[in-house]
Amino acid sequence: MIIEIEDDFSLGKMADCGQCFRAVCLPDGSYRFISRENVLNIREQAPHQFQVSCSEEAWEKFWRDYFDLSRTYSRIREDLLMQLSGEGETPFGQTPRGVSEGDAATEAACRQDGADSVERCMPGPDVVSDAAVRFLTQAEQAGRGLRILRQDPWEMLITFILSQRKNIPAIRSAVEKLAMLYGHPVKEMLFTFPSPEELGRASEADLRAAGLGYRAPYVKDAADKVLSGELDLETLEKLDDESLFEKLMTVKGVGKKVANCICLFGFGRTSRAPVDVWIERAVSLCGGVDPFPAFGEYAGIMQQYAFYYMTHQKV
DNA sequence: GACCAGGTGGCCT
DNA sequence: AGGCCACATGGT
Repeated sequence: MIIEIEDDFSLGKMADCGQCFRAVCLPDGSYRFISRENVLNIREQAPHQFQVSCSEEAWEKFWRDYFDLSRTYSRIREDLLMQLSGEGETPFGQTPRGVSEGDAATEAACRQDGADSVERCMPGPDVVSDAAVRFLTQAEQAGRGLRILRQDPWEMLITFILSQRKNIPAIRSAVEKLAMLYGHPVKEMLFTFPSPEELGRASEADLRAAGLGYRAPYVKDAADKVLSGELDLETLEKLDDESLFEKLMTVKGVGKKVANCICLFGFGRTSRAPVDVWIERAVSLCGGVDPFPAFGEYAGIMQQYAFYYMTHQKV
């Protein structure tokens, strides 16, 4: 079947941007994505034309949502650039200023992790510094084509617990190993990411043997909390961004950065902008002030452009 | 064979 | 509240 996609849609970038770890480019130039029980082969056969291996029903019911196709990223980029050029005086998702200092909505939009002061979101003359404008403009160009994939929350929970102090290739192999050991086959030599029940069968010692190292008890705790119902991933969907973030932080081994990644990549919360070592470098290139929260509802999308830029270009 | 990786929890002031 | 540091393993 052929799908037409006019909007931003770079398979290469999405498969290699550090948000999904199981997508691969096959020898024939097509890409294979896997999520839950679904496997998709997709190839760009002409500009904006994609050949997909699934049925129309599977595309509409699953993959359209997975690729976040209800959002128009070209439009979002325009908005982001407009804010960069200073035309958008009011950052997304924030109420106009000068009303009242302690405005709850503004404060909520500013808080990325509950610890940061409102201070740095309170825009001075320039919400985003000149250095930041230059950097973010470059980043948007480099990252054009990316989308925030709507991945399985459980898989994101475990994957980003695994991710700490690993590079992307190492995360890939760790996830693949878990799938091989505890998932079930969907095709030959291709395994699902293990469900909470499947992964729950592994003891902490088993997980250490699988190479998780000090993260083994963290993964165990996550599986325990999900299996006991203490962490109900379906219910979490209904929570607002901040409550979701706080709830995720109750899992051992889930700190600010990992919780924000789960919010962004597992729950589609595009206001969350995780700060890792790469983004810290980006922040210093921007003059030392984290520019992402100022993008409000789309902070996570701008962050993803910056992350891609940092990990793929020499800056 | 160093060096570093999409960090975090625990301990210390 | 904020600054160190150990932590296990694998890729480059």
